[in-house]
Amino acid sequence: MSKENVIPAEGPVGEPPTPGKRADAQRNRRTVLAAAAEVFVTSGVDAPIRQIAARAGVGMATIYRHFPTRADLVTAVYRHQIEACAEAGPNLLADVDSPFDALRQWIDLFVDFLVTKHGLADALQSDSDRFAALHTYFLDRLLPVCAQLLDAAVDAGEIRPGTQPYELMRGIGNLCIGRDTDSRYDPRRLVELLLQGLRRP
Amino acid sequence: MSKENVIPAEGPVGEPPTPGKRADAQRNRRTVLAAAAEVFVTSGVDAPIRQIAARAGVGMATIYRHFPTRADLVTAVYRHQIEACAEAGPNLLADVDSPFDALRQWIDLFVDFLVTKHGLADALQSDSDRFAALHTYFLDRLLPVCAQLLDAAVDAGEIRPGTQPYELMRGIGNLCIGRDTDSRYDPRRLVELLLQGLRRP
DNA sequence: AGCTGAACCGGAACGCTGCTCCACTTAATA
DNA sequence: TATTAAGTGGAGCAGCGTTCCGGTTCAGCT
Repeated sequence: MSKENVIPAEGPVGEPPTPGKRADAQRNRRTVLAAAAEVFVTSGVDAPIRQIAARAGVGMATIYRHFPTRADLVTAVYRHQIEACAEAGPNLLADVDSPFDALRQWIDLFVDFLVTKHGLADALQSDSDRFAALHTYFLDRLLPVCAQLLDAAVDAGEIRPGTQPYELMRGIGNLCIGRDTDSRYDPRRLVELLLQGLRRP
Repeated sequence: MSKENVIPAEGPVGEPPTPGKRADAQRNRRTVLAAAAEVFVTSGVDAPIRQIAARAGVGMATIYRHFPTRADLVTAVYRHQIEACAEAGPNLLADVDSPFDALRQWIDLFVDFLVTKHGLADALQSDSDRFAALHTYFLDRLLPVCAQLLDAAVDAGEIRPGTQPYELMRGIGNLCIGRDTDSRYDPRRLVELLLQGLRRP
């Protein structure tokens, strides 16, 4: 049997697959991803590596080998949802009449994603460089989408020009920080306020 | 000599003083506060206790005894500036014609304060309960001021009603997170956007 | 001044964490 | 089956917060 047919079918979590790796390595990779996803729900994305390793039934080194930084692990766990969010942008722009409404709905998606993931927003804006790659991945994937929506709304004359997509995304991410522990705080209302501030006077 | 004249004059930092404590304890308290203020500038409010203790030339237990939680230490270091910010609110309301402008200027003060203190905004919104008392102190002191400014602006018909002072303060604090490490991000622009969103349509 | 006990102090020690290193195990090939 | 490179697990180290306790120093009293 030649080597290339050991490339597995796309798994349920953790794309991209790792072709050319040994079967046990690929199995472990998925086990770790599944365990991490479970632990993240209860303990947040800051959960101790030991805890994830214990849940997966592997050693810590296994996790570090597959995901050198914490950001790599978090990225892999949420890759699907980030992709879905990125792809929703152009679709909304095509389906919704007003570009501003498309932008608003897209931001709603983004906020929902951040808010439902325990501590993800915190990690995303963390000044610790432990999460630098996570930051980068979000930006690479979502910034162009945001920019496109923003441009369309500006072209349509619905919002004033001059807003930097990076700053907007970052601000929205910031507003989502700390929602978990505070029922009095709902970032959605403030995000809506921010969007209203964007409108042409 | 009776005991009450050992109450020292108000020191340069770290009110409230601790009357009835021993002289060496009060001296240490001030030394720690001065050291902490210095260390916070370079290493942020998350600086290791050991580092502050070393700079002050005292043991760690001394710091913990005077300031049981990190929040107590941070609060004591910045108490003056927080008080100044709180007192500026009513003054602005009296001096500035438009309550909305007063609100805006007050928020500018608040943002400047947060932005110039390395990591303070991060700490303020941290979900870790290590900073819970800091959160509480900020709220106790500044929330009424914010509410007063907000109400005045609503009464003057300059902004729409319905915004919760807590949510606004929290949002502004959130927007200030992570400014240190990112020159592309200036929270002031977004705060201004948020304020514009507040205006009556 | 000298005494005394309570207040105060310093740093060793403990537990938890991230991360690395290396002797051992196992899967893929010939 | 034999070979070997890839993969693995957990002990070990370093940094941090926090506590604990034997020693020290101050303040009031005689």
